[in-house]
Amino acid sequence: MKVTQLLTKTSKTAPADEQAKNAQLLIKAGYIHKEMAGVYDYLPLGYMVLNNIMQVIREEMNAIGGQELYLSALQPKENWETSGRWHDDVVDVWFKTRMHAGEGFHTGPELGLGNTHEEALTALMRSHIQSYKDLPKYAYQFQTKFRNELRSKSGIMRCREFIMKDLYSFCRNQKEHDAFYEQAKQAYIRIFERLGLGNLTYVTFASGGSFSKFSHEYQTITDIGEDTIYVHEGRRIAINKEVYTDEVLADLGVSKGELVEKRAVEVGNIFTLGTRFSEPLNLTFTDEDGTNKPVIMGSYGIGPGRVMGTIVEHFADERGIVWPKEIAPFRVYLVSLGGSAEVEQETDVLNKHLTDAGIGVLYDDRKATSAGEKFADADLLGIPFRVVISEKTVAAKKYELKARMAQETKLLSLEELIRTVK
RNA sequence: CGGGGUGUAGCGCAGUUGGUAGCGCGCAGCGUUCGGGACGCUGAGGUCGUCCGUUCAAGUCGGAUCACCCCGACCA
Repeated sequence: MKVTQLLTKTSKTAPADEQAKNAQLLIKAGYIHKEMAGVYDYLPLGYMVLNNIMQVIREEMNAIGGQELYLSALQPKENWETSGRWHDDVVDVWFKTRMHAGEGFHTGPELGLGNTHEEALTALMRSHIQSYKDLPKYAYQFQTKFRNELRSKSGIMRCREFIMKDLYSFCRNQKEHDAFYEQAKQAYIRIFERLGLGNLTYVTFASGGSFSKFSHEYQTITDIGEDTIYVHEGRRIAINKEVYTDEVLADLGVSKGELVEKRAVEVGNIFTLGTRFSEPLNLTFTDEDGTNKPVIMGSYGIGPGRVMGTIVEHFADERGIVWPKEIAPFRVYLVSLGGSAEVEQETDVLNKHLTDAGIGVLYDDRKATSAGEKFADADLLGIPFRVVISEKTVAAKKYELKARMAQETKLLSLEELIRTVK
């Protein structure tokens, strides 16, 4: 991709109506656009990053048997009334509306924009689960959730409309559920490692609801986080403040002295649902002994946008964003300096070499733009590697490489360059 | 929803006791530059969030309303 063809531009100034670092940088760099409070558009670069994050999650969900589907955002109210979650007193983040009914407005059936999908999926799985032979099953999706938060804040960290990966497990009994739950827990750990947040993210014990003592949150340490957690560094676990009691400490076999209080953001959550939804919505199966039983369920969520915001918050420096390699929109920011025909030709050739080698390149082909401006954009955009071609490098028959976080540049041959950035 | 703050050009901002709006960045043209956000000249770009009111006259004063930010409460 050439910079001159890119849909978006960078800006020297951060928007005045954003306080959060993630939103300031992502808007400055042209990754996102703010539509209204808590509602953001993902522009091409931002969508590339989001997709890269989602791809990591997708691979790990597929690896534990997840099957991807896509449920509707519009939700009929019936299933939610059955589960007891339609009333605003129970769920206060609903966006609700009505369908048309012939003439006039607001006379048709009431419906809501889904804030989660337990009801929808549980109800529809009645068509596909009748026997113990149909279990277990694991379904997941990347889908837009709508939550009418009283106050959204922190840029893309807490939105009213956001994409969420939600997986739901359907198991025959508690034992089968527990085994999958553990697999999912490990998959989540792998996801955050691959996303570059591994050593900042803790499996955190949180309140579990009526079907298990705990749920598990994945909490990433960051100042902008809304949660307070108590970290046990040796065991790589943490306890959410909401369940920070003597009883829980005893349960987990840790003492207060071993724990450190930290601010963190919840980037994922896995939850045992038991029969909370299968019972009211009547998702049952016939077991081997001929009896009907409710399916045992679990839910497993990650917010890719929130993960993206967390990554910006954590890695950014005074010059801009710093993307981990696996989720950067491009691997290399290619700069040609000087504007001579020879340099430009060399840059075109290198662009082709890198692209042919499967390396994503953002080629800064702007003519009358100063070196400083190109370097500043490379830094702001957070592309992991910057490669410069100039009269000097052409004369030396080498390529100049600088990693985003490095102080020094290196002169490398083509082979060395490709090996390093790949 | 309580408290505090802000709405003026694409972005960041200034605008005095009311007198028909400026600066920087960015943008367009020409020229000079070209290794850390270059420079000169010329030019385009605004119903001052919206509505109502006061006044001969409102960006400026009064009221209402909408939006946005921050703190708090809330967040399965």
